Amino acid sequence: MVKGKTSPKQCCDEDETLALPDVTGAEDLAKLCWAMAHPARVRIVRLLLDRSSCVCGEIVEEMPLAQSTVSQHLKILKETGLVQGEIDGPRVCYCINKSSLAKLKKFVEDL
Amino acid sequence: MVKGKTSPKQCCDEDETLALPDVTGAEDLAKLCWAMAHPARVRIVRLLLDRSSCVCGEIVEEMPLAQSTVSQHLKILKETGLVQGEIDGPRVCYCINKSSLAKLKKFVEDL
DNA sequence: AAGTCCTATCGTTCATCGACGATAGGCGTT
DNA sequence: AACGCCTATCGTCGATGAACGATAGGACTT
Repeated sequence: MVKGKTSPKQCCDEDETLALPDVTGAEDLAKLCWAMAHPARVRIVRLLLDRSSCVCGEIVEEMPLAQSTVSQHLKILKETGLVQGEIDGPRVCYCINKSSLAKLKKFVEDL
Repeated sequence: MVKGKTSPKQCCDEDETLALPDVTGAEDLAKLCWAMAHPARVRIVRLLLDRSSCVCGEIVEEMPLAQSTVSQHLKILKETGLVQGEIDGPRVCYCINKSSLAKLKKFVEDL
């Protein structure tokens, strides 16, 4: 039986730790920018923002890249904290880490 | 004779072409982010924002890098349009291209 | 327990970055 | 004209990124 397949389930609960630590370190900022420094990763982030959350397979379908390549981009996005994934049965549900995104936004705003 | 050495001269005149073309292409956005994807370049951009304009030599002094390396980072920033340089006698005066910076800001805002 | 689907990781190859020293070129001064 | 300063470019080297196919591991279903 298909168990709530189409209900997005909002995999990543809003943890309200939007403390926004000081974004002064050039290293941190560069790292965040670096995560967005590839068209594929920009597209992934936008995809995850359009839909509130997204299963890995859907992302792969939207991209003209091999599954392994997409997985690597997702890994990079996870490492920088911009994206978080949650295991949902046999698949993995990805969504944006709003805290990190806010950090990036604040950084660019303050430039 | 020292000719107006300390008057910054505002090398880059505000061209008010802040048209902000649609920032939808993931490629363009990735390129802008990529320019900021290195700590040295972040520091350079911040330096140029603090002082309204800056001579190359001053930038080199502020950075723990060789002159040639700084020059390469400046080249990258110029290629992406974030920074523009203007020859001022024997030196080169760099400053931020506000149009490009606005583009980057709008892009990140709209994420 | 076996099978199947989904995702992550491994291993490889090619291309590019980042850093440096050395060198070339432009401009002003002597 | 020659010199000196400032900046850009060249050439090199090591490290890393990006892409892929192949493979391994996890979690449901049968």
